[in-house]
Amino acid sequence: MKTHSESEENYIKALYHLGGGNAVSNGDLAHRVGAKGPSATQAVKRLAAKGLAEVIPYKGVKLTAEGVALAKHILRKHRLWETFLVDKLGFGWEEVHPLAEQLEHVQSRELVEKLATFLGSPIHDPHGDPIPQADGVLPPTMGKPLQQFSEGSQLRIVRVEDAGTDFFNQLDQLNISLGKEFTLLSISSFDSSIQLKTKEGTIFWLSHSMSSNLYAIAL
Amino acid sequence: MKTHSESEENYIKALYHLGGGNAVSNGDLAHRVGAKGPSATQAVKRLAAKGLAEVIPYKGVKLTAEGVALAKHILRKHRLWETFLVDKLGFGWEEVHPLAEQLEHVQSRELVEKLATFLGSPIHDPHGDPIPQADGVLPPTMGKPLQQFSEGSQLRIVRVEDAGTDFFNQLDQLNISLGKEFTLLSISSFDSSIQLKTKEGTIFWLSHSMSSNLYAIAL
DNA sequence: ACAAAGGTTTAGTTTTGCCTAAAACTATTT
DNA sequence: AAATAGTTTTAGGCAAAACTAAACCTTTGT
Repeated sequence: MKTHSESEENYIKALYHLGGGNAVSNGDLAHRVGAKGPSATQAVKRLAAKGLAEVIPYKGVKLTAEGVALAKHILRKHRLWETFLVDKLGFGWEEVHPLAEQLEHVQSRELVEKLATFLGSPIHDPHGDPIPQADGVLPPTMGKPLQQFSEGSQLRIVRVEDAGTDFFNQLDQLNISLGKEFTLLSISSFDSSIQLKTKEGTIFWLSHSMSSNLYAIAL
Repeated sequence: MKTHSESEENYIKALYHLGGGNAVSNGDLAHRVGAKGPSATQAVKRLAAKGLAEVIPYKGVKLTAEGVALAKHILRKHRLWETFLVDKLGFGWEEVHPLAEQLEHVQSRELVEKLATFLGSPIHDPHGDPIPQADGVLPPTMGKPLQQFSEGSQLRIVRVEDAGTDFFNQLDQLNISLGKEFTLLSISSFDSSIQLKTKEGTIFWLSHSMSSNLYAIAL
């Protein structure tokens, strides 16, 4: 198994996140990894030289099949570590992302698989995101945004988008967590805020920017 | 808390391993980190610039108090991760060193302390080596080499030196592990081999090179 | 169609960290 | 005291990965 630098892995991740197997613009890529344009140009050249990406100058970059496989494996590691940090070490879900970013760069297939087994071979991480399996299969992405439910629906929160610390703090304050169930009372036609009711009968409003990062399934 | 590159951490570890707080020669340092002389010279200059080491050209390098503290913290991480890998993930003790080398570079005091708690705040790692505590205190190093026991002693293996894969394989083959108890029957005056008897009555010889990496306490 | 705007690439610099080869220092031995 | 052996440092390169500034495509608007 070839070995990859952390920088390479970060670009691979970014390409996968932005485009899956499709082409991504240099600017978007640079922005995603937090670098400037020229750094991205250089980086994708290195990836192309290793057969992980295809570059069409001025047009875009996309991952090769090999690149996609690698990206999925990195994502697998990332999400397994997040699961470990939350389930086993007791971290809050808002804190684990930067730690998992460091842990995901540890290179050892055997470690990843032993970790997965230890965690009970989970298929979703603490944010509800699917964990790619060892064979590369990506479990289904769960839920749809709250906006898409009709008033009166019973629903369960199954996934939250990572929208920064403030977002997570707000969730904790509202006592919203994965698996929680609500009744959607109404959706404001003015600003798209959403009114929810808990099982205990508490009623509250969620701004559009909050609710658009929450995904649920109907009960 | 300042951040340190992996390379820096490796040199810090090496300095601590070779000299504790005492001076170490450039050559020894280079050899320990697997680099050539000039690389070590450069590296210690970087460390000195950060106040982690003191260099006297042509004479030697030693860690400052701050450097020692950092070294202990890295060692703490390393040994906690080894404990995790063996106790929780089921790795064999011979496999964990290179993995812990990668994991120890993850930077997060909180992670280290949560990991320690999760593991039950161990003070010895799977090889019996002491794990520096959060406050920097180093638990006692257990045991003495088998040679130092007198014939007829009852003893318990409490620590093994990391002497490479072959060594560990041999241990596994002989069914020797931490906590195992033996009676020392005799020590050859010819080649210093040692004859041991298990509780079950099995008798076998250990070469000097094997036994000198095993440490025990009297029962 | 052409020129401005915007995004992309090239060119050249910086930092970290490694290397080899050569110079410099220390220590030992005669 | 001088030569030599051994170690250490300096000097000069190289690669990865980031940056700025400048040059270069593409697209878009009139």
